[in-house]
Amino acid sequence: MISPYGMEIVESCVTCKLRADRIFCDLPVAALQAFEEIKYTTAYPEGAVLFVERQEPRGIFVICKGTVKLSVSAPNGKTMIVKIAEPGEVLGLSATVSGKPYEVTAVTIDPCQVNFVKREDFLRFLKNDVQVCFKVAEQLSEKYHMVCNEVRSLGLSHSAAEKLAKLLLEWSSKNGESLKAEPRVKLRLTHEEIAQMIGTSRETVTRLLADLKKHQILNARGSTLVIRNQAALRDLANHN
Amino acid sequence: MISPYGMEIVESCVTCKLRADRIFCDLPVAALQAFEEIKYTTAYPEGAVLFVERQEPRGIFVICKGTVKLSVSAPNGKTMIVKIAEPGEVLGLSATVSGKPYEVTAVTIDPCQVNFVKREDFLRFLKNDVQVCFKVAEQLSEKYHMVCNEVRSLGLSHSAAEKLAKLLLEWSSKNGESLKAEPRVKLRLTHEEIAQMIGTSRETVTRLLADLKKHQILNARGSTLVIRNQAALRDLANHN
DNA sequence: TGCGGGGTGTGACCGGGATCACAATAGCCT
DNA sequence: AGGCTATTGTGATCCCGGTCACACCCCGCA
Repeated sequence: MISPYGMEIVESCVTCKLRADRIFCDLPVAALQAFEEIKYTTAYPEGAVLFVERQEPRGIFVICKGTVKLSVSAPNGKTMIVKIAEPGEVLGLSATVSGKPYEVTAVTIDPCQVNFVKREDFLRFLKNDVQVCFKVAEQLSEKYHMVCNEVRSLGLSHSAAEKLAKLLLEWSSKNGESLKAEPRVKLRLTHEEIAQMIGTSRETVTRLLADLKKHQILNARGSTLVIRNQAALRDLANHN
Repeated sequence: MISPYGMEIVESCVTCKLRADRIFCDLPVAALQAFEEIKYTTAYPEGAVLFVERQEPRGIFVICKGTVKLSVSAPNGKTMIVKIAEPGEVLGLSATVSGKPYEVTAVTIDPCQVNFVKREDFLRFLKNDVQVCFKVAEQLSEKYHMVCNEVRSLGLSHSAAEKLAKLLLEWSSKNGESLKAEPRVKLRLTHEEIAQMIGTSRETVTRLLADLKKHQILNARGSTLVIRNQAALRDLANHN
């Protein structure tokens, strides 16, 4: 199989390893085959734009490989990163279902393999099978849930330190790292981007990280952070 | 028909006036009849709690009459009003579908008539009919869309003035008031509650409103505001 | 008529964090 | 190596808006 942008390509959803643990990929074989019929598999380099907020929805994007940055931005150019999406996730779902414009902008931050499905095809696919439709409803609920948490953490006047601590804990819990005595977090984003995730300025992020290191809560090993005092970090995250 | 808490009761979804323009109520008659089978109609006084965030989802609530305040709150007691829900809206939908806890707290701010459907009944209802299922997906997309806007306005560091201006414009656009030369907005919330909607303090709201009046942008007529300079207000709302 | 409580108006103060302006690195590409 | 650009580190300054502390006002109620 060709490997554009230095990736191995996942050939079929039926044999995809993600099927087991990812919600949307986990469909009955019959539905999956129908899905195979309408999907377009594409590879993107880093920095590719999948779609832009306020665009008319063209369809959905399922991430097979790589990571995608989702952001919203204001007319004045300020932007805020809403989430980093990983393989198995479906992007543009709500816009495609409702017909309203995309709410976010999606840009790849790694080389990515993506399955695209055109809006009309997808809607037909949905309406053909209650099970699929229900899965989609579940997915949407999931997403709604996530954004609500976003609102909670944005709105309830957390200090920047609090939000940063929360973010680090969230990242460390991704790979089961948080179970270890000294979980490690690989920083895949710049301070600037971290700042955009928690709604603060780049300088503040730098300063806060420096503080955490000074207090022996964190420890830098190149671009990976070692959490030396998880309890203290949790304290910060829940500071009231 | 009895009128608890001084309300007229809407007897049936089939004859409900809202059917025409509200998404969820607008179902084929067959589905509506199935819905009638499983719904419980209840009347609540002002201040009644429909559900509380982090509770296990018991089911969905469809507002037939009255308005409901949706809020999230932090362990420290701070709370933030996410939206004021009106007749025709479905509450607790995403929690009920996904099985995750309710994301928000719902409290009536008027006497309300509400249709409640138990989770199991509702899920069965969904899985029985693709059309219904699809409607629900649409609803969820809608909600997702709204919260995204919330995130946008919270996260992109709007000043308090900006957010207040946005809120006022939004309210004035509800009843087509904004088309008039001097739209009126009836304040149904206290300054405290407005503050919770835009994530600021009560004092700031008071001061901002005073400012707007001083600059002849607003004008108070009892508890209704007259927007005398819509352009200026829009300017504030889009200040970059 | 006076009392009480919820809402509103306003001043004084103070701190978190944005912003500006550089300096110091760290990767890179040739 | 040497440069070039992107990222990170840090000080100085400033201002929005949170918080505290009262005064006032409106309205229902005994």
